[in-house]
Amino acid sequence: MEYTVAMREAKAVINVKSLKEQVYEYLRQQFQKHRLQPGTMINMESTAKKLGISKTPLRDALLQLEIEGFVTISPRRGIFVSSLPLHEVKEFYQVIGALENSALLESYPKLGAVGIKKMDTLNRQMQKAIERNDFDLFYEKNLLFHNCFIDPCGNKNLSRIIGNLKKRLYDFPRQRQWIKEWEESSIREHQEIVDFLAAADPAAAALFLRDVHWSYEVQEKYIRKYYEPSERKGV
Amino acid sequence: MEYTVAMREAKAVINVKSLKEQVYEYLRQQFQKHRLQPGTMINMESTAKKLGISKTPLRDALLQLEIEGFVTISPRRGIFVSSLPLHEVKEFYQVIGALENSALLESYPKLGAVGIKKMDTLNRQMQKAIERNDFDLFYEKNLLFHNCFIDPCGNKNLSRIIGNLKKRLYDFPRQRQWIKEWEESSIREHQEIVDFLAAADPAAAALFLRDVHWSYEVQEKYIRKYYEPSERKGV
DNA sequence: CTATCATACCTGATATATCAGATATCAGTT
DNA sequence: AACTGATATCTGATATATCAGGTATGATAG
Repeated sequence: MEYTVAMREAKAVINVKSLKEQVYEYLRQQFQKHRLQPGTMINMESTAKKLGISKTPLRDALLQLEIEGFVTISPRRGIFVSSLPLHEVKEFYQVIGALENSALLESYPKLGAVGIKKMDTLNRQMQKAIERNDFDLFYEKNLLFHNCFIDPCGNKNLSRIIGNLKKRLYDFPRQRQWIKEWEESSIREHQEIVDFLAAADPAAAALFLRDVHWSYEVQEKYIRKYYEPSERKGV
Repeated sequence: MEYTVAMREAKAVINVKSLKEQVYEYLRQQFQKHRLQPGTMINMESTAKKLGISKTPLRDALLQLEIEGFVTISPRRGIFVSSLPLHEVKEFYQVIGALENSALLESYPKLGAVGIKKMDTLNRQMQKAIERNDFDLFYEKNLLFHNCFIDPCGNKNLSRIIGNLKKRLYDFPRQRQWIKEWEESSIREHQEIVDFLAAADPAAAALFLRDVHWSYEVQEKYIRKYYEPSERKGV
């Protein structure tokens, strides 16, 4: 596990965040940067020493990460980075599909032409990102596309639940090669959704979102390619 | 805050649960028994002393309860029992409605006549519980009714999300008087769902479940009576 | 009387020490 | 060689001490 000195330097300014929060965010970044691979062990003693803090806030952060599913704490044996098995990907797809379907139906009266246009614009930006092989930008715009109808829903709990599930979906497997075909398929699906909305048919859009875009069965060949633990490439 | 000696006596047998887990469950029971009212402060020093443990496992348990929404930790100021405002009840209703709708559609092929009969039976038991003014039994059967189509779905994450939201819905306001009219209305709605399923129309059942049974707007007059902080009765 | 500053107190956050269960290793017996 | 028990080590869990931010109270100046 590699560390930066960012954690220590942060102590030089007025901290408005508790150590626990800082450690939590640091560890979340480690997940995003794929420095924490599924199965690897996080040693509290050495980690706390390297971060220059006591074990207490580290433990606090790890307890939160356990509740969120990122790590598994085996008492007195070790703390391990969780894996993301396919059946759990499937469960996440079902939950997100149901909730985004509901969010879109709820948001539709508030979207208007401006909101639909924004979704269209974001989808075009996703297309451009693919052409430039800029997959980080693709995913950023992808999240923003979905947030166009999640945020106006105004349901913080719904947003929180979806957000947590997406963190797990997107952080864990990103060491894998992007599947360009999947990204292009996503863009076409987004366009279908936009077209339904532009044609004033939110019910069709919400159904397509749930039963195609967030359907494990429809997306299965891509999901397997992306999440299945076979012939790992070296990082 | 009152305590039993159950926590201390538990130390006399072989503990397979960590202190943190035991404290967590103890505090959850306090919520269920309405010993912890919204707004009240939980003092860590005195609580730990009364439980006969150090502050560390108590803090661990409280961190989990905060993530689950039961308490709010104001750093260095105090830990307070959360309230459940109406807008959050509304958010929970939307999330649960969307997820149970999805679960019912997924479970239907596995339900069969046996599963539908079981739901019918549980609903009749709910009716009997109302006639006997046994509201604890009513709620137990109510949860089991819904679990008839949540469990066969086999989606642990979906169950966990719904379960956590229901804990908040059911634990917080139970000091209030039962609304018999609402319970009887719920039983009629359950019967509608059972009838749709018996008529091999899962889509209608799932829609009714989401858009009537878990509709905040439809249930609003009962929800307000039950959750609105007006003319509190002494405990 | 009001405003400002200093001090005391309260509370959760963090650091450090110790404990306790799980696992690995070693020694003795059959 | 296989089995059993003892011991050592590892690791997270817990206990205790101390810290640090927030609030209340008292003293002083204008």
